[in-house]
Amino acid sequence: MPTDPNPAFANPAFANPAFANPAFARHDHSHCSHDALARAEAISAARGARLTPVRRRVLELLLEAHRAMGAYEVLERLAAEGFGKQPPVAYRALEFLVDLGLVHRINRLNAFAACMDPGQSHTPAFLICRTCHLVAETPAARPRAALDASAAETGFVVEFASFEAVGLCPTCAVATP
Amino acid sequence: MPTDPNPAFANPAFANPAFANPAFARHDHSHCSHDALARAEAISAARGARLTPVRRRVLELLLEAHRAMGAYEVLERLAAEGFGKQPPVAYRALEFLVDLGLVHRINRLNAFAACMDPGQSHTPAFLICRTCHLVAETPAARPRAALDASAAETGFVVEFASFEAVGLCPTCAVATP
DNA sequence: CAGTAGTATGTTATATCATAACACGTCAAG
DNA sequence: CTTGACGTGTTATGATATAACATACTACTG
Repeated sequence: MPTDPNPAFANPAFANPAFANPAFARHDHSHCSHDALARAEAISAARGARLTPVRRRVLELLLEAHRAMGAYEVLERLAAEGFGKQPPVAYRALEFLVDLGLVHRINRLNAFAACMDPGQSHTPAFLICRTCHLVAETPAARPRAALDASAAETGFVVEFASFEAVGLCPTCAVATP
Repeated sequence: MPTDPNPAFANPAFANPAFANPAFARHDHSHCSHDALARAEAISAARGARLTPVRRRVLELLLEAHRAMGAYEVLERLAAEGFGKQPPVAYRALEFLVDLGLVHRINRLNAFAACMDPGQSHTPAFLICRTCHLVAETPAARPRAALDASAAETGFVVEFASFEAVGLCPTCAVATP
């Protein structure tokens, strides 16, 4: 079993089964990465798109990080691994992955996070821990429905909505006042 | 009665009383600007803060625009009116107004929009028209409650949430397929 | 298998958004 | 009338993002 490079997961609170969200539960990243990559391949194929080495590697990086990463941070890693060194290399791969729904852009952070459940037609909400910076997705179907209703009262038609919450993850809520 | 410089309001659909949201209803901006400025003065005073000329002017600009403006766009206007010409001039005024809740930052747009209802403890959602770029606020208490509930299931404590929707405003929904 | 159209990757250069650090001015409190 | 807090302005730089173009890969077509 590979060791987990993310020190946040060393916190024993992650072992608590009460924390149902997989992103907050201690777990072996290699499993979720592997599964997500398999789904990514399938989704790409289904769309006639190619999950090339750069693109695949960017997705892997984000899956492993379990947090949002800036484009330039992604780029650094790519450059270190022999890919291109210029911003468009990272931005293009990220754009591709976002278009396929494999990665989400977190506007508040000007950063990108891997989608943990691609393929499902989901309206995700992002839960951003202000302490450890982990980013989790949570279903936003009901917030979305409520927003649609509120908007409809004014005649506005919502086509896309983003939900970004900042707060404390289970672990940090225990440790932080 | 001053003429309305925003061509979007020339559309007859704005006269339709069914469109309850004041931002989408045709109206005289000078009224809402005047009221909002009065409230802004009161809020500043109550906080022991000073609504200086630059700050006041930035708020006016945003109130009149009824849409989100980038910091550099605000800066241009300020410079043209004899205020400072460098970015911090605009960013500082905007930060001040955001801190007081008089202006909101729209992350998706890297831009700022005047709050139409400051002082109320409100969780606003932003409705951004992808065609005419008007930005309206709509109450987000229920989306927020739904999000809090969803987050709570995973043990996450939401401290701040932003809701940004892109779609079509009543006018553009009529005109656009 | 050669030609070619479309797609992908890489580059340079530049645009856009944002803040750090410092100088000077104003003004109320002591 | 000094002093300290705050506000405004500056220069300089950092951080994020895209335009435009050259080269190379892939897959289709004849």
